[in-house]
Amino acid sequence: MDVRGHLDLLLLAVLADAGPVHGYAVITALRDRSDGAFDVPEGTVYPALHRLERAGLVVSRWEQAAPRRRRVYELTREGREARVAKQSEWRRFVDGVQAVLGPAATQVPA
Amino acid sequence: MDVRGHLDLLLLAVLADAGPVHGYAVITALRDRSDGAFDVPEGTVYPALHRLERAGLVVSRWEQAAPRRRRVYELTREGREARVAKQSEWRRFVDGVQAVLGPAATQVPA
DNA sequence: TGCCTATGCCTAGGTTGCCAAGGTATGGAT
DNA sequence: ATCCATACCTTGGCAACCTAGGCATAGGCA
Repeated sequence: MDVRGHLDLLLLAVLADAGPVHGYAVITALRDRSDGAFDVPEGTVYPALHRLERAGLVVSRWEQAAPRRRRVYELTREGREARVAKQSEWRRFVDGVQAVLGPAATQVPA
Repeated sequence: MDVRGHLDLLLLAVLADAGPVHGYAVITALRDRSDGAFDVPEGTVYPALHRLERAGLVVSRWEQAAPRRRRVYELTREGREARVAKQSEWRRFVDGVQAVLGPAATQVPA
């Protein structure tokens, strides 16, 4: 499934919960946490992380000690704030769609 | 708020509930039903309706009797099926995002 | 030893969806 | 007479995303 304009929120959420994480681990985390629903290709995630860094929402550093060279990303303060903001926006978005779909489409989360 | 790749579902849902409807009324219905959240511009909706018609999900006819000339849209059988399918997809999408965001982000609909 | 897979990073290019910005025309209210 | 709401439409562009590649190392296996 594609991420439909909500990729930034997903990335920020993973980075917020998992702490400093490298790109490849973000991909596997998204796949695992979503039970396979979000199998986001590398060509989507890496440019997105670069975008977030240019926007000042994350910072990255190279980790040399690891078994392999890795670029590790971490949220900035702005990134944490953006995460909160985007999550509110997500909530409003879902509410809006639910409202259009009608009460019959409402779900109760498990 | 923009519709983030779920415009077709929203249009199909409005057409399914409201019966034969013209484009401008679709726009006002989306705005009203979503309590103002989805104020979708005409330049988005009209091409989208044409797309749905080319895809065979809706049919249109001109209504001459109305106070003004209007093109009225209606779902086809394929359109109704697509609505059901896209609604399931929407549900899976929401579940996926909620799973990534974590249990703390879960909401109970009103 | 050689090979294959998983890990881990990256970019170029094309497609698509959506929106901004414009245009046209009529009906009703002031 | 003028303005706003209604009602339709298209062109052009941007941003996001994916496809399709390329590069490199580590570890398992034959």
